[in-house]
Amino acid sequence: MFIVIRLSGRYILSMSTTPDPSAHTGFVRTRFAPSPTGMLHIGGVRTALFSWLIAKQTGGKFVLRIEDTDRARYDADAEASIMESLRWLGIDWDEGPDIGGPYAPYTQSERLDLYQEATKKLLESGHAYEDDTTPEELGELRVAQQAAGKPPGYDNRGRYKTKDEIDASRAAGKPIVVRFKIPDLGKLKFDDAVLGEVEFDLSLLQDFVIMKSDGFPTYHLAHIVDDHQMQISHVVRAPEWIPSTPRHILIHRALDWELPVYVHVPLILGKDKSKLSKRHGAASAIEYRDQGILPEAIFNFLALLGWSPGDDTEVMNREEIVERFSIDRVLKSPSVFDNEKLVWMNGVHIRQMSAENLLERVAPVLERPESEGGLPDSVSRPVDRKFLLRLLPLVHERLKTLNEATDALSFFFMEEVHPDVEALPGRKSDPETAANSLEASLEILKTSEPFEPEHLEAEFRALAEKLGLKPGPLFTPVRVAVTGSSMAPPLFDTIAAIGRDRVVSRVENAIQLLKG
RNA sequence: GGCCCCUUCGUCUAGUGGCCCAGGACGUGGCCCUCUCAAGGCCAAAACAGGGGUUCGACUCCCCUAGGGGCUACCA
Repeated sequence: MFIVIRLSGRYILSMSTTPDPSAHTGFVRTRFAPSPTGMLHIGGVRTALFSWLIAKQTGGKFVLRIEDTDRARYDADAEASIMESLRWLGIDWDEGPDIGGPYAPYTQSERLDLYQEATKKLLESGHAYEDDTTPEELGELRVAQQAAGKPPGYDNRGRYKTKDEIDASRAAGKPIVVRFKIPDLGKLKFDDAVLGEVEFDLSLLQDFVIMKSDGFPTYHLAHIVDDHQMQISHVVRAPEWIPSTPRHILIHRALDWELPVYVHVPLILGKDKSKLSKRHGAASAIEYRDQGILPEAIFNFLALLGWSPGDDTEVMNREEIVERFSIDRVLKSPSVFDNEKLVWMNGVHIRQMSAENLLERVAPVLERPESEGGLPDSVSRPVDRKFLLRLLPLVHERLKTLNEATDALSFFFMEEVHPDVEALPGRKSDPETAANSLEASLEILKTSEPFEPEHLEAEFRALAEKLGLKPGPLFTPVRVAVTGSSMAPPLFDTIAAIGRDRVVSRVENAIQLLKG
């Protein structure tokens, strides 16, 4: 019964839609509209990212709106935490609850009059009706339907109630909701920017609640009123909204509002291919930050989940992604979040940054309390930036996360280290040889002048030859003695950076350990 | 159960009827480099879910099956 025509890349219901001139600016406006119910999930971040990209790429506007119509799940800290996540990632908004904008307020609980107005319109035009069916009655209905082997769902009983009945219920204090009446119009088709054409059978839908008994609208009504009033051109959202899109289109039609372009982005799955959730480990954006992942790495990685630029390019910065992104290349299929590839990409981004930039990122990590992954508490804060800048080239290409900097650098800052006696000789030597090597090394370390990498290395290589040893068996005990670990940056740069006094005393300690 | 969406190496993906006995990346294995660890270089194993069509020719188009996921609330 619907006549569907294609108009500027989207299908609209020609029977009922008269484009609202004020809503037709031709300007791209997208939004991210999270519910403040907890931490911003990585899947939500990806949705926000795609939405943001679509706006930024065309020079459009990106709006942040808080959808807090669910009082039961409301979390007072969530809004700030969501904004913190987005800011950290560089997903900034042109209008939002904190900065306002031409369509303020941007928080749904402050916009109730708009929803009431729309509800009134729908009631008056006969597209909606009041219903006094209680949650208990709905429960009974469900049980009966299941017992009869029928699909559960509201039976539209409210359609046949009289105004007197509703008034009586209201007077009796029964909860009243407003339901939208599903028209008997056969099939409904819509065009999604990523899915293409999708068709639904309206006869399978039941009349649904648009206004709850507490006076708050449901998502279905609220987001439409907001998106219309805020002149949102592209509704970018998660795929769980696909099945309810027909309802949304029906509301637009009843209100005589123009449809936005629907962009349902694919789901992100966990390693086990189920919807990403808490049990898949770090799932919130903030947790990745706390793990030492760079925002540019997450940004890059997430952009590549469900989208690719079309060639083999993978490592991109913000600007390149904004420039190359296109809805046309967004995939329909869900993708698994591969943490290992994220960590690899994080390493790539770390290697690409300047030492000065890395310094800014690493210093706060090192300065955290020891219990939170920082340097040992015995090391005084703030750390010496100049010294740190000298050290960074030694570990720069070895870091895959910022947090690894602590282990990679702590021995440079500590007074003494505590090597494992077993580890001192290394795999290819023995304690006696190691002790002798260290004794011999001590002479060089005490006297070598200048105390610089190149000179030290030349002396040590000469020593190895003199002792009839390969470099490994000589260098390893020294490395373990000086750094406390068998894995470390290039030995002579390390020795020079730590300084003669501490190096000599560490080697002496190691000799004592081997003899004791 | 019903409805909707999805299906190329383990994972992210390229591929829009012949360029593909399927390309890149992560991961894995090997080799090289090398004072350890990295980084880097080279090489290798690894996929078109299955079955029918359409076509001179299908990863690409159609149908069916299977599998996965989502939705089915006075939650979003």
